[in-house]
Amino acid sequence: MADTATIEPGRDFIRDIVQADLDAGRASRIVTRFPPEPNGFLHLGHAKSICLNFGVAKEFGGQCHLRFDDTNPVKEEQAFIDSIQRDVAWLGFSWGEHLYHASDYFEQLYEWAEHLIRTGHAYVDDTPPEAMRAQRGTLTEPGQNSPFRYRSADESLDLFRRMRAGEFPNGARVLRAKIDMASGNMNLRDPVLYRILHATHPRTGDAWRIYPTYDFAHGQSDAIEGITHSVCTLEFEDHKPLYDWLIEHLPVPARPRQYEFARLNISYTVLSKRILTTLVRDKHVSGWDDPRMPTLAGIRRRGVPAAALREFVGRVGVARANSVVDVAMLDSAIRDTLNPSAPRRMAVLRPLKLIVENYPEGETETLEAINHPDDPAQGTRPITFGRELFVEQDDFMENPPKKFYRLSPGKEVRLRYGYYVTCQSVEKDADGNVVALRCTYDPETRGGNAPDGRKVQATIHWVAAADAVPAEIRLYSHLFNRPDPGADGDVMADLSADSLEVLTGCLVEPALASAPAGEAVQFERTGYFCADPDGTPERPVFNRTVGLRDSYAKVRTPGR
RNA sequence: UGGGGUGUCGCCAAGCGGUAAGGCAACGGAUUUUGAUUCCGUCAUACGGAGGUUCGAUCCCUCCCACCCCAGCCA
Repeated sequence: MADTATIEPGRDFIRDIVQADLDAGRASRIVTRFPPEPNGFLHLGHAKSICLNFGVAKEFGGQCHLRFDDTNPVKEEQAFIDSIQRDVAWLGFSWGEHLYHASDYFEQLYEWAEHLIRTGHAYVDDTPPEAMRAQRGTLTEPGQNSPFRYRSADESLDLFRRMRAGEFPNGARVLRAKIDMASGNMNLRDPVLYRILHATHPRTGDAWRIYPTYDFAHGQSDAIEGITHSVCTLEFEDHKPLYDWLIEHLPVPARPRQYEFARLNISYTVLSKRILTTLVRDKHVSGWDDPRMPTLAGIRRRGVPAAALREFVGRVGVARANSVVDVAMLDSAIRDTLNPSAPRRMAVLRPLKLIVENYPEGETETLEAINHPDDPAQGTRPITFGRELFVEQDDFMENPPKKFYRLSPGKEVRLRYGYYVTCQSVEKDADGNVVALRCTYDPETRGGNAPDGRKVQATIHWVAAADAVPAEIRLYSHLFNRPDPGADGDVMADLSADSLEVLTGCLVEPALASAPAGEAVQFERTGYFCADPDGTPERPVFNRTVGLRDSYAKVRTPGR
């Protein structure tokens, strides 16, 4: 990939911190982690975190762990654990031996919880959830101490063990840290460390009846794994004092540090697991891998290569300011990644018959088409030319406006890698629709060059009726019809009605019939596409990955 | 009105006291058998606002304004 545009890895505040820690000897080897909760598919926001965590580790000669934050069995599934591993690997990163689960540490975490109780830093609270909420106070008023806060360590210990033994129903009691109910930071108002959950865990099965909360599990897991830089998103900033408090009050083997960066937002896109889950559940999309989804699985199926995502993430950068990246930046990264390598092919999305009147009936000939204009190594392929062809409906106008360079009555254009043809007349149906163009060709222009040096204003793509293959082509556009979906409250109300357009009468050149699913090709003058697994060699199906830039679109429809 | 953050070009984002990188978008122009690509060029006297310190401030101080996050036994 030509990467004059690629950002030099190594210049964002996280990397600055890492570099400084290395220089100052605060860390000898960098260890990061990517800690997804297996309750959904990974999306573009995760891609940013993955590239950051794995990227930093790689650049500084360290390692990055893949750790499942599986502390809430009611939401987590093995299927998600599998998809996450698939997606991280596809993105191009390797965790090597370092695949972990917070659940691997449940026994150790439990012991540390008892330690906190014994040292007077945690207590079992019998307060019901609603009452606890009321006692917590508000953003501007301090909370009230729970009456159980002063319970003896022995009593708490006994109760905590019985919680583990499964003696109590869900919600009956929790283990809480004893910190400060008057803190301005809500997370320090005696946060819950353990709750009773009679649920089967994807990995530990029914071994546990109590599960640690995120706050109690995350930092300690980091410490166990020797994570040096625990990088998370901004909303966890308020949790850092608690993260540090727990590390300080527990005999953990290491002292990890948390750093926060702004999560990724993209215009016309939603990156909320909750909403993505709803889209799948309510069948607004065909599944987690619907090509319109911002999930890695969806994007992959759409034909976007992992390298394009890495490029995109690199261009976006890492900072602490909330922002919304223009989706055009993603499209641009995709095109820039695909352009140098994607083989060129011809495909007619909306066919219009073109009859070459002066071409002998029943005959065809073979011409040679270049596979990539900037990469001769990709060679050439044979294409068939004949009397009956198909061109794009958009490439003809009976009454063309001033700047229309393509076909119109009396006008000559070049058929790519074919001949110059001139439109002599049109055939219409009873309703007056143009159903065929009657043209003549100049036999002297074989291959596309006129010996007399005359020029044409346009070169258009085409396929031969003789061997074109019928295909289905799926055109995707933004799932949402406004740059800030949900800004008015209801995200679903902003779902676009035409994010998917299925074209069934398409005709593609024979070379495309055998295109392997997922491999990018460029349909000349149209966009980048890839075969979808739904297709067959007899009737291939293509997904539009992204369209080509189209400056004519601006002439045609000024002002978007 | 509590605590924690953030404000640099339409959108991202560098900048770490010495006089505003880069990318995306946009707009010109050259090349072109993709109105693609490529290539040139234009695009912040200005860094949320007001004061102050300094020879000099986007970078330091003060005050103000705007926006984001936090009251799950979610992560």
